[in-house]
Amino acid sequence: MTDVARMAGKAIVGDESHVTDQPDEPIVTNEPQVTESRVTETNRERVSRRQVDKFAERRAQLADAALQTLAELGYARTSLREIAQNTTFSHGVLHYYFSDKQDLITHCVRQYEAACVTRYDEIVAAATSADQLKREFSAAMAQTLRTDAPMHRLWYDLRNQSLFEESFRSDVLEIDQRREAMIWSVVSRYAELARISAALSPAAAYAILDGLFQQALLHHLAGDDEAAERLRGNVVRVLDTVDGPAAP
Amino acid sequence: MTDVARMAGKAIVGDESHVTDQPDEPIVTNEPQVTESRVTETNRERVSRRQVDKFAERRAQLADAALQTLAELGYARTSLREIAQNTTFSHGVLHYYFSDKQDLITHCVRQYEAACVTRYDEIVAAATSADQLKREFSAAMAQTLRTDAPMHRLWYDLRNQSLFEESFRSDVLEIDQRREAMIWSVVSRYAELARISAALSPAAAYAILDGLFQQALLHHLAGDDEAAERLRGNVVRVLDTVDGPAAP
DNA sequence: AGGAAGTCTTGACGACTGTTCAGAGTCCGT
DNA sequence: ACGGACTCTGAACAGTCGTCAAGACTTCCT
Repeated sequence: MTDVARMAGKAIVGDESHVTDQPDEPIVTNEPQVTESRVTETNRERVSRRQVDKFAERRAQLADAALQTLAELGYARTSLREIAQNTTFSHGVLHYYFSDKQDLITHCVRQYEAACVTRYDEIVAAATSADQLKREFSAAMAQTLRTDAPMHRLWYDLRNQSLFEESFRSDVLEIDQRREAMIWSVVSRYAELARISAALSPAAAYAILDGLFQQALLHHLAGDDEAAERLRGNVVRVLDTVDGPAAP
Repeated sequence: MTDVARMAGKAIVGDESHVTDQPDEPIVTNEPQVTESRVTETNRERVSRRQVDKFAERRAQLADAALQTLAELGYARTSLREIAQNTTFSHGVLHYYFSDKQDLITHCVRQYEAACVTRYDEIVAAATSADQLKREFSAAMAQTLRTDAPMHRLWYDLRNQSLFEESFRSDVLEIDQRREAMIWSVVSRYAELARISAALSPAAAYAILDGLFQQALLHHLAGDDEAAERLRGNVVRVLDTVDGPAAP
């Protein structure tokens, strides 16, 4: 049945709780046939696994289209029909792969996170001097602003939604945590290379750099072509002052 | 006619352009009767002025109720009927005082700004030492977080909307400018009292402190009771490092 | 007191929303 | 090539939305 496929697909992504749906219709027993006989069991398992893969694949594909739509229109104005128009499917299919809109957007948020928080890892790993790290990281942030502005305004939009809708909050806080860790890996590595001790907490460092990025995003999207370059300069200046107030 | 009153009301607030509505119905000539005769003219002017005042007053009252609703529900989920339920009126009255939803929310944003950007003026004016200014400003920010969290999440929500909807952008940028000036008056005065030269641009100082506040807001609304206190500490630390990299 | 102008309510409208579902279409093991 | 499971469509649903207009109510000048 359809519900079995849904359950299997969801299990892969790790849908732990959220409201347990299927309010009225009696749920068919979950995969009872796998324990029937040896030969058919392995076959069915193989088939089932492949279908689950396809299921998860399409889920990801649809979530990606949803991310594009959300990045373009924002949370408030994104409808399921609009999302479907960014795909080759009709809007009904979204409810075949996601239990409801909330489920879809939650999946989107997690998919966004996976593609987002490893952005500066290579720069940190490759840096051999504080100066190099400072230059490359600030340049990378400016470049991110230039090329990924729509996706980032979506992130800020969703993070803001979590200030009103509690259902987003845990996911948002988790992603924010990872972004903080990402920034801290840069800052702490910088301090290490510069042989200084950072005077900032990881949270403060993240808040400061995120604030700079957000301001630059606003001005960049408002048509200010120099916003990215100013962001780069500000990031450099912040890194210049991360050493403690006392002498090194 | 109703339209005359609307125009008069709008003129007070300074509704300069935005889309010129009234697409089909022929517009009645604007106040043609004031040039008829001397005596009735002054009377009519007096009456008209009083009515305009009442009109503007109710507009402000309705915009205030709208602000409360927006702060509670967020932009995405605030409907005109919901706003009206926070008043003693029905939802139809909103279209008597505002041409459309956009007009209402724009008015809300401006009303918010008027009540917002003078928050730290007294502290700046009263401060006699850098240390006092630092202590009182950081404490005031923490207090703002504790008492005005809903209104501030609305501000961030609307600012984010402007990343998607161009119609908000000019108002948002203007308010952001004033917030920046407000922050800069604090930072520059601090540097003056401390006899140092600030190493930060006004924009960077604002972005950094705003980033700290926004992070604290997220955690505060997520139930973190120590968010305000941590914000205070972070603000103090930022002010401790505003002096230039070179020696004073 | 009469009546015009201003104010507000009420109900309706068309458009759009998320969601459901019957059924058509597709895939694939047998 | 049959048949069952999976996938997808498209219409229909019950709500909600912003907007509007007809009319009742109030206010206040003459």
